[in-house]
Parts: sequence; C-alpha cells; structure tokens
Amino acid sequence: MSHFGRTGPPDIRDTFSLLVLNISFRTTADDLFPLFERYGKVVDVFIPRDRRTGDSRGFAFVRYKYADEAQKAIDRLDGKNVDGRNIMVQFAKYGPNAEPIRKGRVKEVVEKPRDRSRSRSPRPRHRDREHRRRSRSRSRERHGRDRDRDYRRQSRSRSRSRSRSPSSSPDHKSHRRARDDDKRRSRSKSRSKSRSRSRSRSHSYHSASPARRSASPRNCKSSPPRRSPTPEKHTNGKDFPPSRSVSPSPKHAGSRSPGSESKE
DNA sequence: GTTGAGCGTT
Repeated sequence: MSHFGRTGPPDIRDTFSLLVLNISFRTTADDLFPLFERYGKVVDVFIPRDRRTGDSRGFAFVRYKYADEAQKAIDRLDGKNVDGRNIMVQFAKYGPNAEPIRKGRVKEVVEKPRDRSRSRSPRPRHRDREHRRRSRSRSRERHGRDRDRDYRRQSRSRSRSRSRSPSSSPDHKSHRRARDDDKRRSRSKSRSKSRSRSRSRSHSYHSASPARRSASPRNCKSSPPRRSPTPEKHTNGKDFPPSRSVSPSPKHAGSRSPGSESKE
C-alpha cells in the first residue's frame, strides 16, 4: 500500500482525509506528500490504483492529523498546478455514505467548506454513485476490457481445479472449439502486447528518490528493461514493488506457451 | 507513449 509500510489504513481515529482530484497519472504519493506536508501533519498519502493495471486512477487521498491543517491545505493547494495538472483538493468522504467511520468525526470533516467553488471546474451536478462506479473511465476501459476478459479467463482457468464443467456430456465439442478459438485470440493478443506490460511505480514516498523528477521530469522510463528476453519465471517477488503483498498474480498470462494448457 | 470523471487500500 501506499502508507508508511503498514497494511491497510494506518489509523483513522483522528485523521482527516482529503481527496485530491485531477492529479496527473504520473503523480505519485511521493510527489504529494512534501506538497501537503507543508501545511500540516500528513499521516498518510494514498493513491488508489487500478486493480489490474496498477496505474494511478488520477486522484489521491491525503490524510491529515488535524482538521484545520487539512482545511488550510485545501485552501492552499486546491487549484494548484501539480505536475502539469490543476489539482482539486477537498475533504474526502469514506464509503458510500461516508458515515460508518466515526459518527460525528466525519460529520465535522464533511462539513461544507467555505468556498470550494472558486476555481473548480464546472463539474456536472448529477453525481450518481452507481453510475459513476460503473463508468469510471472510458479511456482505460477500452484497455481494461481486454485485460478484464483475459483476467476472467485466467480466473476461470485457475479455478478449474475443482470442477470446471459441471456437465461434460455431449457438448464438449463446442466447448473445445470455443476454447481453442479463445486460445488463439489470446495468443495473438499476448504477442502484440508482450513488451509494454510491465511497469512499476513507486507509491510510497519512502522508496522514491527526490532526484527522479530532476532527472526526467516528464518521462519516468529511464530504467533498463526489466524483462529479459529469456522467459524465465523467477517468482522471487524481490524485484516487484512491495505494494500489495504477494498475490497469486495472474500476470503470467503470456508466459505460458499456447498448447501446454490443453488439459481436459 | 495515450486518457481525465471521480471518493480509498487491509
């Protein structure tokens, strides 16, 4: 996670979370922390990422220790140009109703700020939660759709250990044909994007070097390719960022050769 | 390499 090394929310006892919107996709917690830390005690900086891609979703959560400092940060940093984007800082709501955290505590946090609409973009007023949840982003969705399909396919493939086909009687032919077709498509797809699928980004400002921005302010791809042409699968986990534990990681999608999974 | 409304991890 993007905390101080802990797992999960550090301590939401007496903290005040700020929602930082419209940040750049390259902006990390390392960039936001020194910025927000100038206005108060920042307890945690968290940038939600995509489950599958790991990319930043374009907003962050900065958790302050005191509400007045948080308010000051809002007043100071709201509308500020960070990393080329005009960020929007506001108090964050937790959960669908932003209530189940701390009754009263959050109320104080969610209280209407004074004048947030000074340099705010004319955002549409219809903030429908469900609608927004599903239509989070259409540009990443077109990328995520493929991966989503692939991801689900892998999930199914992984969970086929117990019982994949409840009725393996007469239509195993169509199943086989469909699977073969899917396999071919997956092969071609994985081949076309077998180069730019690994990316790492420092989420915790502990592991970020301050000289990173000086070295390459706009481009953060100065490191040599981490994927050697030899498809050796070393599950060390040491080279990977210690962001989210060690999941089974369906990242080895294109690693398996086509045809070697012709089980059944 | 891209995109740009929005509320979060264990």
